[in-house]
Amino acid sequence: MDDEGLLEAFFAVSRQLRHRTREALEPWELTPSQARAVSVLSRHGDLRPGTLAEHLRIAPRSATEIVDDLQAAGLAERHPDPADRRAVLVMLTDEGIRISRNIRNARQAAGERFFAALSPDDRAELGRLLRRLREDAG
Amino acid sequence: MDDEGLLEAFFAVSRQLRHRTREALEPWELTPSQARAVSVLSRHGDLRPGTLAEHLRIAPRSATEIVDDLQAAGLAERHPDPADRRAVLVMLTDEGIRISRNIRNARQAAGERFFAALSPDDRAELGRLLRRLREDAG
DNA sequence: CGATATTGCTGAGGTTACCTCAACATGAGG
DNA sequence: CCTCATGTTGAGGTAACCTCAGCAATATCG
Repeated sequence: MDDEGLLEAFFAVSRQLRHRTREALEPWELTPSQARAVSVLSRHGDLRPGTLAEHLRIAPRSATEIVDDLQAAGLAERHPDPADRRAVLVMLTDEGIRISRNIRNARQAAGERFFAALSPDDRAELGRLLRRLREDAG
Repeated sequence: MDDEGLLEAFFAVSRQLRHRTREALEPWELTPSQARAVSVLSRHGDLRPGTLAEHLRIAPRSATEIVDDLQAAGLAERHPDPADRRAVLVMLTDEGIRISRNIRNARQAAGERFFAALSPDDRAELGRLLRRLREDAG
């Protein structure tokens, strides 16, 4: 397979994956990127929007948007950062904390289902390749 | 790495890849999906929009849009299908044919640059894994 | 042959997930 | 206190899809 084929395959699989993830998150009416943000917040605790953006590898402005969504869904809140009055801290609400575990499980299950086409060894291999691409080609 | 990590990594790499591809296509002012369509047309010859959609693995309606773009760029034309008057045939213009090779090269180069972080063996491995995901998990 | 179902395409309108650019407030250093 | 950097957000834009409904033409079946 040449590199153009690799390109095609990557796009195709990516689209499928997004579809599956969305389906898995339907019960909570969350989009994949909202779920990713909840996941990051539950792992790292309170974060500034800018830091959240870094973790998600998106532009700061895009994090604002996701925080808006989460806030509208009652899963997160904005509070002033006591250490810097320019800044804001995003924190999960009780509700957000409560369902973050469920979301995590659902995402994990969707991932498992999707990647079940691969053997455990192949999955590990894929993880290795992706990590390398993310680091070296980023 | 668990499957949630695989999910994250996939999304992150996918975003990077799209960025790179877009950059590589800038000289022609084509988006990645337009380039993909040109590529399919140059490989398969004239196609109906619906068939093009199948090749691109998107909804028929979305192919209409891409053909619109290609037509506006002077790279493709719509002609009535002599075999079925409901249908339309999309064909590349001379200009479209002329630059399809350049586009192919640019895409290939972008792919090579991106995937250069991996050894040839790793690339082959990645191709194998992606193909399996596309087939079994699709 | 005529009614009905099917097929092929596209208009209208929506969504997700980003982006840049510029404004604004606050903080930090000379 | 003046300037520069930092943190956030409003405004507005884009690509790449989607569904739903409608129209035209063809296929089918009694």
